[in-house]
Amino acid sequence: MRAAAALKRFESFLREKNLRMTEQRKAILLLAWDTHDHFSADEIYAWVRDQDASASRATVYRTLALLVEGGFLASLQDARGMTLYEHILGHSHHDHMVCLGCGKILEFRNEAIEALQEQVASQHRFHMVRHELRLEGYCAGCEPPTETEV
Amino acid sequence: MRAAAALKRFESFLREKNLRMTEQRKAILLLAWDTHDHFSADEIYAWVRDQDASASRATVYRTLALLVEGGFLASLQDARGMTLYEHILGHSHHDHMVCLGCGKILEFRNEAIEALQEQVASQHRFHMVRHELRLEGYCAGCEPPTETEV
DNA sequence: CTAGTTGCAAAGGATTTGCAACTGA
DNA sequence: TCAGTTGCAAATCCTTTGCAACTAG
Repeated sequence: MRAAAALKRFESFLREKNLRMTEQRKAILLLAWDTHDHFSADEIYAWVRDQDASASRATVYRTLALLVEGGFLASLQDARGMTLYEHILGHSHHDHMVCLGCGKILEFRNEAIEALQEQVASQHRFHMVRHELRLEGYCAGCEPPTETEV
Repeated sequence: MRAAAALKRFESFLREKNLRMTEQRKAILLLAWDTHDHFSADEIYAWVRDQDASASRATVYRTLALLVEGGFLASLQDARGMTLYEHILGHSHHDHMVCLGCGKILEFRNEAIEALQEQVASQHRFHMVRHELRLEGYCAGCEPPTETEV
C-alpha cells in the first residue's frame, strides 16, 4: 500500500476512535512508510526530529502504539531484545530470521508453517490473534562463532 | 533431567569455563529445576531470598545469563514483553501459546513446523541456532474482547 | 469552544555495572 | 593464594506518565 493510501486509512482509523490527525502523527506514519527496513523507536524519533526539532519522544512512542493498535505497524524483537517496527498494512504477513552476527533481519513467508500454526491453535481451542516466529542464527555472510572464540 | 543431574552438568559447564560453583549458583539452578512453570527473574529472586536473605538481584541476573548461555534455561517473552525463563536441559524443545486474557502460557510441539523451519533456514543458507515461535491469542477459558470493550 | 494532543521533565521498571569486600579451589 | 564472585548502590536503557500549554475540528 502506498503512503497516501495508508494515510487515508490512518485518518479513518483516528476518526472512528474520535482521535485527531495531527502533523506529528502524519509525519510519523509517512516516515514509517518511507523505509522498507525495520526501525526502532529511537530511529524514527531521529527522523521526526530532522523535520521538526521540537517533536518529543513521548509523541513518537504514543503514535507508534496507535499505529500498532490499528494494524499499520507490527513490532518485533531484534537479536538483543530491542523492539523494532515495520509497516505491514497491505503487506502479507511474514516471519523473520535474525542474524546474531551482523544483526541483519531476513524476511520469509511459508504457507505450510502458517497453516500448521492455525491447526495447532485450533487443536488447543486457542483463538490466535497473531504470532511471531523468529529464527536466530547466522546469515550466509556471517560465520557462526567457533568454540575458541567463546 | 533430574535436578541432581542438572547440577552435575552445571558443575562441568562452570569448570570448563574456569568459573566456580557457589552456593548462590547452586541454589538458583535447583530452584529453576523445582518449578515446572515459567518464572521471571524477580520470582526466582524472591525464592532465592527465602533461602538466603542476603542474596542480591545482581547475582540472580548474572546466574540466569550463565544458565541461558549454557543451555540450561531458555528465555521467552510473556504477553507484556517481560522475560520469563524455563528449564530445558533434557526436555524436548517446544513452542508457546500466550493467552492475552489471563497470561497463561501453553506449550506445544509440532514436528512438522520444526522440520519446515529447518528447511526454510537452509533454503536461505541461514545457520539457525535457535528459534522462538509464539502464538498470541485467547485460551479456551478466555473470551476474545468484543468490539465494544475496546 | 473544548476534548484531545503535545513537549517537557520526571518517573518507571527491568537489567547491568563499578567496586571493595569476600570466597572457592 | 588469588582469580573469580558477591552485594550494594548507582547507573543505564527503553518506555511511560503527569501536567500545563496548545490545537484540531
